[in-house]
Amino acid sequence: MFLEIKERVRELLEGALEKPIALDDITDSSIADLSSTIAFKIAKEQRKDPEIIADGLVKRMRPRGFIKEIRAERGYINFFLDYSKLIVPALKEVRSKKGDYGKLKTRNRKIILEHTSINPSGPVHIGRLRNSLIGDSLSRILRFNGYDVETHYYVNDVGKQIAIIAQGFKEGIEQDESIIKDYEEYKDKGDFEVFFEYVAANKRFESDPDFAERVQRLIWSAENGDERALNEMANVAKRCLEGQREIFEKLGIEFDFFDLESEYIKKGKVRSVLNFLKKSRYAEVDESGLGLNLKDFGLERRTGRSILARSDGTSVYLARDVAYHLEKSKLGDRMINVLGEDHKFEFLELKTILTEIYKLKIPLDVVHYSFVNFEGGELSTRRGLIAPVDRLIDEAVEKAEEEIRKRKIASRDMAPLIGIGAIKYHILKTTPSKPITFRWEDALSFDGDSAPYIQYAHARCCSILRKSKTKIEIEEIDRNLEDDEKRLLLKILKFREIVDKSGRELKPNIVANYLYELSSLFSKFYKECPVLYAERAIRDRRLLLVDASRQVIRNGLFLLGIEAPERM
RNA sequence: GGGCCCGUAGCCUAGCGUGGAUAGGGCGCCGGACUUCUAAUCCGGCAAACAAUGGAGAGGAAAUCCGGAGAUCGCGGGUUCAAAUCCCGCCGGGUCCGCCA
Repeated sequence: MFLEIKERVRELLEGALEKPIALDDITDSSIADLSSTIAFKIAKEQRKDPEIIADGLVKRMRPRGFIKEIRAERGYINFFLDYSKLIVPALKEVRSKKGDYGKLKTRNRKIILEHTSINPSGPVHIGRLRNSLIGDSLSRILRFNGYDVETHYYVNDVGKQIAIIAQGFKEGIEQDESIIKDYEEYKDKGDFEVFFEYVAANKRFESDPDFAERVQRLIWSAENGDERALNEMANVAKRCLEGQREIFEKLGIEFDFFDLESEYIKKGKVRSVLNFLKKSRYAEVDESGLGLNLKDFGLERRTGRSILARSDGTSVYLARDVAYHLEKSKLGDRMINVLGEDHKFEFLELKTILTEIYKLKIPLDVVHYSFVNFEGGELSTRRGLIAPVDRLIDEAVEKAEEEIRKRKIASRDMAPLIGIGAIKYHILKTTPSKPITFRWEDALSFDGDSAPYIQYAHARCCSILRKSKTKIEIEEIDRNLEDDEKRLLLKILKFREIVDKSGRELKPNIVANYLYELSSLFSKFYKECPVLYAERAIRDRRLLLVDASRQVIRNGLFLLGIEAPERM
């Protein structure tokens, strides 16, 4: 509805100007409901005073419909809305669409969204969590934008790391007790078991060339379709994945497909990629193996070539990634990957091979996010230093339980929903390109710009609505809104635009920031405007505003994968 | 060495693609707001002890709200009536340029 209003404003301006203007020439403003700086631009072209131009334009516009007043102020053209006309249709829309409020209509376009794709060599750690949360939220946001979204998790179950671990298990390499002790409470989880073995076997791999040789033979056998070798490695991956999946279940993150790399090898997909690329004019083969020279595309490695296969013929990740993306490209109309910024170069190589050599038509986009630094020291998987999400969740839930005990309001079983919500929001609220330093204190903060604040606003809405049992006659409400109500309503109207923007820019933080602002406006409204004790026509209007706020907060939290509790 | 990303109060963050009004927020800090309670402790009070009252304190759909202090928008230059935003140069941090994924 906000977009329609903007459209009307555009029509008015275009009528006065007698030429078309962009929708972006109409912006939000702290002074008016909508504003335009078009007069400055015209002033520049015509070398005239912008204030005079703005005055002239305003004189040629007649407010109508939802627009009540138009004023020229210091060169700006300010538009003020007629909330008394707006309130009923706006509230009706929210009321009728409910969980679909803000949702765009189906586009019949399918997006293949790959995210998380953690190597099955250990637990999910906090850095990787950013990937999962951005990915999961994007899948929700894009679905809300009318796309058909399929989420894929790529399981690299035949890589070198997995071979090291599989060989380690086979030879019974002993795990380091002191590391196990550090993660005592999780030691029976598959991902931790695999991680312990990884640390031990990797130490052996680096110090014992014979062991390294046996690992390389395992990789070779697996890649040449040796079922036993493939299964040895796939089993390690499976064991690890089971542990990882527990975490995603706790986080409420679902994947449509887990794509096993071993399957692509079994089907010979990697082999055919190597055969095809060998014939490309960018191919270069020497004693070190098969590579591509992508210099023409500005992708020059130090060795001059991007390696696809080792000299013994076994593929490296790039070749397998190409095979994987060729398969994925058959499934939809657009591919999106969520990747750390450390993968920017490889992603460009991959994309270049797909679009320039394979001439792939469907778009391949990427969301790169910056690193999560961890407060208090270096993390190193190889040395057994990790910050597992298991621990993060446990700490968050514990903290939530403590808060609940202190306040004696909510029931204890609210703790996971609040604790996990806090973590998710904390990571999602920052724009992906910005590096984050993870601090327990900030992540577990329940004050201010945090999920519990937003959840609390939602719970308050629910509480008010629970207490009012009367039927509301929407047509009979009083239509003279207080300023706090106007600001709240305007914010509610902008939700659709927010959904659209975050989907186009692939940035969940836009939704997160919006929700905080909305919740904050609701809190102010609630403070200033008594709801249940107001006289009927006003009370009903405010009840409807409360209900609309509740609905939009709920829909927004859903887009972030955060639950909206009805009581806290 | 080259490419990409980041730099906004003590700390964290929005805004930057499309230049416009006093650079929005949050944490922390200082001050204030409605209401309930008075078991322990402290202050005040008393010759002393006890009680009452007051304050501190504890709580709350208050996980809230309001006010205040706090910013050379990394630095320097340029374009412009107007720069956090665009251009050039620099500084600091991250990241990549692997027969690891």
